[in-house]
Amino acid sequence: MALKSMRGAPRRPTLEEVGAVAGVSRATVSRVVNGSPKASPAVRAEVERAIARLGYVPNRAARTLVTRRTDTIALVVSEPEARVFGDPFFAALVRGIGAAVSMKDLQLVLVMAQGTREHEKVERYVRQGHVDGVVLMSLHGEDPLPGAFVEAGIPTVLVGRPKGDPVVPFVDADNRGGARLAVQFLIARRRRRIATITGPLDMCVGVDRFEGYRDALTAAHIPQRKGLVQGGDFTEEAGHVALTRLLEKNPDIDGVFVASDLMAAGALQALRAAGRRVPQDVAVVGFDDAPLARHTSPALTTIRQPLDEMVAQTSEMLFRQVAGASRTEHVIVPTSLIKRKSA
Amino acid sequence: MALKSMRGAPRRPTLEEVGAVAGVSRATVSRVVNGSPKASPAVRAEVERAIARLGYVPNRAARTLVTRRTDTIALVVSEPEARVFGDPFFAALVRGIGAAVSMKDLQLVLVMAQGTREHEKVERYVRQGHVDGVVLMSLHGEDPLPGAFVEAGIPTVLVGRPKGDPVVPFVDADNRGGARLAVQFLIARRRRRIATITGPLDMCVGVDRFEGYRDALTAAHIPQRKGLVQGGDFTEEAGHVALTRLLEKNPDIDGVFVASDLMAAGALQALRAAGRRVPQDVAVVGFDDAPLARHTSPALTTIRQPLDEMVAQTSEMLFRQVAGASRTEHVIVPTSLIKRKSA
DNA sequence: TTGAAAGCGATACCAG
DNA sequence: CTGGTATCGCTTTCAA
Repeated sequence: MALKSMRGAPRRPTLEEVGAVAGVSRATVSRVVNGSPKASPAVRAEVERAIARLGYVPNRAARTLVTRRTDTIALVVSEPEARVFGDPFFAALVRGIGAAVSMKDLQLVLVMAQGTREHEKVERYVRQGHVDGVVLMSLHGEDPLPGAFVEAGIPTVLVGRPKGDPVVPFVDADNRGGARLAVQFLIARRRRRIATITGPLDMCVGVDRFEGYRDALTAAHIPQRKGLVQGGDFTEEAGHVALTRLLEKNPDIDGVFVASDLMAAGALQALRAAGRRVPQDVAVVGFDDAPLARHTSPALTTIRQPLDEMVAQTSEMLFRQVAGASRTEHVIVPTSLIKRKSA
Repeated sequence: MALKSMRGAPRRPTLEEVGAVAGVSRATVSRVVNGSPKASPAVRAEVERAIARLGYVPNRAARTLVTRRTDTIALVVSEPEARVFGDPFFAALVRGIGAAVSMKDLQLVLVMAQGTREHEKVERYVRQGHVDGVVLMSLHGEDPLPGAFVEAGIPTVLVGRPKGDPVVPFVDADNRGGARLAVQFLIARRRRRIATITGPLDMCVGVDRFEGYRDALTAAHIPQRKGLVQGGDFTEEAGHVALTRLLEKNPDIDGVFVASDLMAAGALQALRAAGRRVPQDVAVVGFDDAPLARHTSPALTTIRQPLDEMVAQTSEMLFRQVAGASRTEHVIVPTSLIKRKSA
């Protein structure tokens, strides 16, 4: 008895206790807490007073145990923090999904899952039932996480097509088409020695944008040279490094398609450092239409992905699954060219 | 009956079911799941086989209901995503706290809490018992969140001193002392028209660093001019803008103390754009010793905050509270000057 | 070492 | 409209 309140919080009140104070049963209190229509105004008022007085807050665990819902959604990111926290695409996605989730009165939590160890922890976390659904983004290689989630029956949506067979619904931009658009534009601008800085090739988005680049060259009968291709990891720094290398090997390039705006920003800096004028000497096209594309100098010509739509689709697919409907589906949203000054 | 499995996941196995398969009671299964020493090897093996066969995963809600622990920690950030996702300080903190939490076999989740609405949702989320403890960072103004958490008996630690009376344990760097160090250094370098770009003044870190600036000027009997002070919000862009303004009003400044490295990077760009040489014309000192401080040109002289130690202290204070020990304490870690090229 | 049984706090069904 | 009560799945005495 005396031991009970020895340390820690002074045990929070329960439905039963609220009921005692309000002079009703725990069932009735539950009803008013959940806004059930069957509860007389008088009783409701009384109960609400008791709730306020006791500072009652429903116990999630107990509620979840019976309802089987947690009212929280996880956004799982398979990526080192350093990268995540630099990329405007992530920021926009977090904001968008967060808003959508909030509208449904759910809570969004971000979960980082890098190395194998973390992956396992996250898998456990999700399977144990901490959340009602998962949005997974930035998948590298053939990640087992999505498979594990569907198998466990957890509503899951991927942002970005996964490598391999997509067993999970996903939303992605038309990366290949967008890249093609970018390079076609460069070609139309009379560029012939067009290089590219790719994204990580262990990610579908990386290879798709690279393929688009090749498509366009092939269609225009421009021979491809291996030296015109440099890999990057979507960071600004990688863009800088890659472009510098490109210039060393090919002093004569006159156009570059960079697989992300952030990398393009880095590339632009490298170009300036090398004394090349953009777009006169080298035309540059990025990808994402990130906010920063407007603020580079010169402003970046880029491929826009309709983020709002991607967010909307993702949320909708997730909520549908959470609501019970289940079917693997994919959505590819179109991309478009945004002309600014760099090309 | 038939309805039960109509849709959704095919109900996950329970302890009871695992017990049935293994031919033991649910109590025994619970013991092996929790690695209790009292379980004969033979039985243990049998149970483990059953667990594997059924793909059993403990139900968190049920477990939490009785143990009163969730094994998860929340890192709550009161900030728009856009800002969070750009700041290297956040990234480092997330990584650090994440690692510490992981060592204790807990799971870290990030929760964004901007506007009032979100604040309320986060408060509910935490009070309902979704997590065992909270690390709160980037508090603006007099945020009610920390108070609400302690009142609810949730173990909480703040990163960064809050404004007002600190009722919650916090860890912070010696911001004022660090700023003083920075400005003293500028003065020692014979700079006399020293400007500053401050952080948000609704945050303690913002005013502390500003006070340090004033301390140093006062001590050196250098008169302070209002026009030498520009506010920023810790973003790179703000740094750029602020420095540009500073230059307009005071073409003759010869030194700048910038309250964060990210802003300093922006300031450096503005300086270059204005044709000022750093450090010859204008010396610059930043704050944070973020990774990028090494890569600006010129490399940034800055004030280092011992992030590792801050992370260690934060985690330790949190775990102590979670373990039951409770007492409000504060830790201020020392800062130091890192000399590079910008001053 | 193992099993039976008593909760943990909330929901929801069934009477009244 | 309200109260009694069976569950939800797990941990944890208490006996055997």
